[in-house]
Amino acid sequence: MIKQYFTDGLIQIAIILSLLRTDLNSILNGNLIQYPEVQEILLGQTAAYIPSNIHNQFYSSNSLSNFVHPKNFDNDFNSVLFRDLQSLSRFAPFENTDISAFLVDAVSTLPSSFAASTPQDNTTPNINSSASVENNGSVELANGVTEQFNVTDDDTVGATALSIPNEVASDPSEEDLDLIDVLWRQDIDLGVGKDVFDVKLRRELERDREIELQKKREKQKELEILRQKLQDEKKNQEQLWRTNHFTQDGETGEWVPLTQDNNLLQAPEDIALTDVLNDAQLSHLDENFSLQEALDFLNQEVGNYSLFETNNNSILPPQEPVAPVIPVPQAPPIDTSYLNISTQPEPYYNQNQVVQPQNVERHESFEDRWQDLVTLLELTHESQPVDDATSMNISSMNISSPDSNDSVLLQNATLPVPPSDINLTSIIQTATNESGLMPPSQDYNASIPNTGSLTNLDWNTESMFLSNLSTNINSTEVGDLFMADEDLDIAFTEGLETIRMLDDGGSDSAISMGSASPIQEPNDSCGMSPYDGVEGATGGSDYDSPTFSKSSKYDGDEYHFNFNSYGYSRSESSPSNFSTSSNDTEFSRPSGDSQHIHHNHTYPAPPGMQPKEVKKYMKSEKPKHKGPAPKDAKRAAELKVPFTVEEITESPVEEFNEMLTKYKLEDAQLQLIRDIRRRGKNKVAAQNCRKRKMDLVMTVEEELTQLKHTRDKLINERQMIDKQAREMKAKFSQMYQEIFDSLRDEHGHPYDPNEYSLQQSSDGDVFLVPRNVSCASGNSEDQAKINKKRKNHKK
DNA sequence: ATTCAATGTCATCAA
DNA sequence: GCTTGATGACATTGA
Repeated sequence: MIKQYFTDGLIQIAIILSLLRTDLNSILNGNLIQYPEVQEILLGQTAAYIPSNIHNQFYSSNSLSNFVHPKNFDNDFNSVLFRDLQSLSRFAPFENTDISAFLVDAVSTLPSSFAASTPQDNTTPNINSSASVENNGSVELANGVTEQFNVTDDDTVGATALSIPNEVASDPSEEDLDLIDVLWRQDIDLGVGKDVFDVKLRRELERDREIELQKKREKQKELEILRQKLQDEKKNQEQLWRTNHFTQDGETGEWVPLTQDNNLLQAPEDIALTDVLNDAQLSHLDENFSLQEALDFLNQEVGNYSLFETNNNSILPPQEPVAPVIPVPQAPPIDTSYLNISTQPEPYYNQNQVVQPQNVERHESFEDRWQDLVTLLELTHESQPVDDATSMNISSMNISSPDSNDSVLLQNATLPVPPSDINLTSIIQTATNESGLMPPSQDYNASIPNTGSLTNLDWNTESMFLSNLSTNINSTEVGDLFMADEDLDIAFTEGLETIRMLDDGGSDSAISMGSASPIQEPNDSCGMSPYDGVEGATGGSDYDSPTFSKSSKYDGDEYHFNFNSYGYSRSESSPSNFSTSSNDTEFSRPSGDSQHIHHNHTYPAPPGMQPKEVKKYMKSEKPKHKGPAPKDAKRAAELKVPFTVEEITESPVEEFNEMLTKYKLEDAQLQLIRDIRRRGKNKVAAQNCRKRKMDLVMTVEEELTQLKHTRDKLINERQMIDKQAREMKAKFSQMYQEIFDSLRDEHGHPYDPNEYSLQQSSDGDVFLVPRNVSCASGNSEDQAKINKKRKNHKK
């Protein structure tokens, strides 16, 4: 009698198990089970109750604080923005949840200890407060093969326990074993391995998997190191070749070819393209990314360039008349034998087992290169309509192809996607539309070892999406495209505010604007140090106003100065470097050409400068002569000062003092000389100061723009995640209801949902727990009230 | 005549 | 104490 009773119970449990294990995909349409919480509920690996993993992971201060620009000059200012951004992460997808069954505060010790308890172990302590498990107090489902119960005398007290450990506690009959086997086979047919039911076995498998993963990680690290070495070698070869075939102009920094062989020369754009391609190859050796794919990609993306592959794998735009550019040596063909290092895809990769965290490093370099390419091509795809989802999608797919290891898109292409899965394309499109580009994503499922037993979880769909949330933050370079007008206004307003703040900042704002900024400037002129004009220029600055050259309207004076430039040329050793044509050459040159020449003679135009502004700067080719500098010259002449203004101004202290001692000067003369010197110095200082301020303003505005863009993206992504969370909750409710409705007590009556609830531990065990004690913590009185019921399943 | 951007100058502080 | 650089404030200049 009892045996029959337990057999029935076992059947019911197994059926419920089957329901739980196999129906999820269809019930959830496959798209909701990708959340870690759901995963862990299903797999029972870790605590499923950790709230909102997603947001902790992607919206925590880690990701955002890492984004803080090191060049940040005003923490308060940006902290406001960051608070604003971070506030977006404060949403809880499970608030006001009406599902009480799945979010059990599971104590990890519960399943094992409980399941391992012997039938005699009636004194097993209450381990799980929420589940209020008593050995004979509740029904444990799953993870078991054999029955282990402890029947109390009174069934009305609900004293039936179904604890099913993997250790055989009692001898099952042949009949039972057959039944169990049948059920197993059923589950295995449905994709459930035996290990699912065996805690020990499962943990052993997990351990094995961890060890395996560890090995793979180490292997990957070695590969990464090797790749880095090869990159360095490549650079060295490049440099060596360059130095062998070219000589660098010490003054301009330009590379001048030693030979007239023009075939060796290549436009800078070509170099950049080649670089990008080489880098793409280099960065993704193990992803079967061929050069042809890169070419295809570039051909699709770059309409302006008709690319073809040359013998040495370089890319040239032959059909376009290349603008006269300063030749830049092309790197020799690099030994690409290393490309064979791992042309095979990593086994784990396609198996969706794990993705190494080292992707981050690799993806940075490629992302930089990619952004270089984007900048180089002037973001041609930015001109595409934002709402052109199809084209953008294609674009992003293409873009991601060179980076298949990092790109989830390509990876997804190899993965089984549940037929009724989440709308992948919509996510892709959305994410693409968000970013314009699909940046290489750090795969997310590295932390989620797939047991591979239950479902073909298409984790990457979600990880792609979620990882984009984080990585996009670092690739907001294309942000302006998607910025709403109102945000632009806001940005502008706040930019003005920033300026005001800067002005109010006092003299403490003397912040080096050097090349510390990782932000890629659209124009390299801003990438240089603002002091470059002072330290490295050879004169000819736009600011060299008092040149007193022939063109000067003060030329009529009797003064001709040897020191024609005292603008930015502080180096007294090269006074003859002054060139009135410097301005001409600089300003008449197309601005784009200066990109490859990190040698700026000019007062750099702000990167975002409009043509009108450039024109303004160009207008000032002829230095204006404002202020009393000529007056100084006149007055110096009147006082018969034996020095020129520029001699006075430019000379270093020692020389200046020597000058003064050489001549016997009157006090008036000395005073004038000192004034001239002070004014001259201060004039340059003021120029530098203004230049720095302008740079600072521009930088801040760019940062602001990027932050705005990031904020917008986060808002959109939050909305999407909210929506998905709502959908998931609804699905859970539905699933819960179905399961609960299918349960019957020993009398065949359904359970009252007001009195009972389903709860699941982290180990996957499902408990039917009376509600009134479900929240009690070890209260023996409450525990006594627990009605142990068996689950019946009539479906 | 007015406005505005660019530039120069002065005063002040800090190194 | 002097020099120099930085910078806010104001003045000047020219379009």
